[in-house]
Amino acid sequence: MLSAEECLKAIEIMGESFPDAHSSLTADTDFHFLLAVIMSAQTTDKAVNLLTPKLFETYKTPYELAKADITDVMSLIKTIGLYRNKAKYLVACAQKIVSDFAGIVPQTRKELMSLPGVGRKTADVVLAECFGIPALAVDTHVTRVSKRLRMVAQSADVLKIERTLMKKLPESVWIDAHFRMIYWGRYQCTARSPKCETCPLLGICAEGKQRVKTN
DNA sequence: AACTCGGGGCA
DNA sequence: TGCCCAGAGTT
Repeated sequence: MLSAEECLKAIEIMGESFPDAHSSLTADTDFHFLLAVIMSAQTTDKAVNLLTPKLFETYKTPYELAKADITDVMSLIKTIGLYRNKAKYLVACAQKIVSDFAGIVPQTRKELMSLPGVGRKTADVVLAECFGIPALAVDTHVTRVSKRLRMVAQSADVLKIERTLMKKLPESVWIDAHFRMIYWGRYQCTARSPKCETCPLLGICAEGKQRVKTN
């Protein structure tokens, strides 16, 4: 397993390749950003950004979306995957924000996760990106990259990965670490054919060395 | 722990 | 074309 110092070093090296790693979802309000993150599950940010302007213009606040017809929302987002579930989540989410949180997007992980369609990853992204609250969202990219680098145990589940990374990395880099690992996973350490031969992290990557050796 | 939803991205 | 995903909820 990589030491805390090696983990931080890896994050810094990722930052040299992707200094501007950030969420590519666009939204004008906390509420709209939350909707965008919910919709982005198992789908590309690009696909989400294509349809959010119309959606956000139609439903400006939780109060308006709470009264919406599900089928209307479905038709507005049907170009992305899982759109039937997501349309239900979006409306139910708006209804709960109105009924339980006075129309304001809550700012704690527990409260965010109580919203329909909001799991741990979505909650952490909203905390970090929307409110600037330190959080380290673990998605499949972060899972793959941190396991290949041996930042976490191979057997670790999402919760264990989050806790291990938060313990090893200083709070000040949690948000950057999340987005750098996402970029790393998307462009360098891809799922099917990682670019190990040209990887700046090859020197400290157990799996990378193994892959280079066997190829 | 396994299953479902579903169009997108990539081989 | 076919296969695997930039998750969350349910059972």
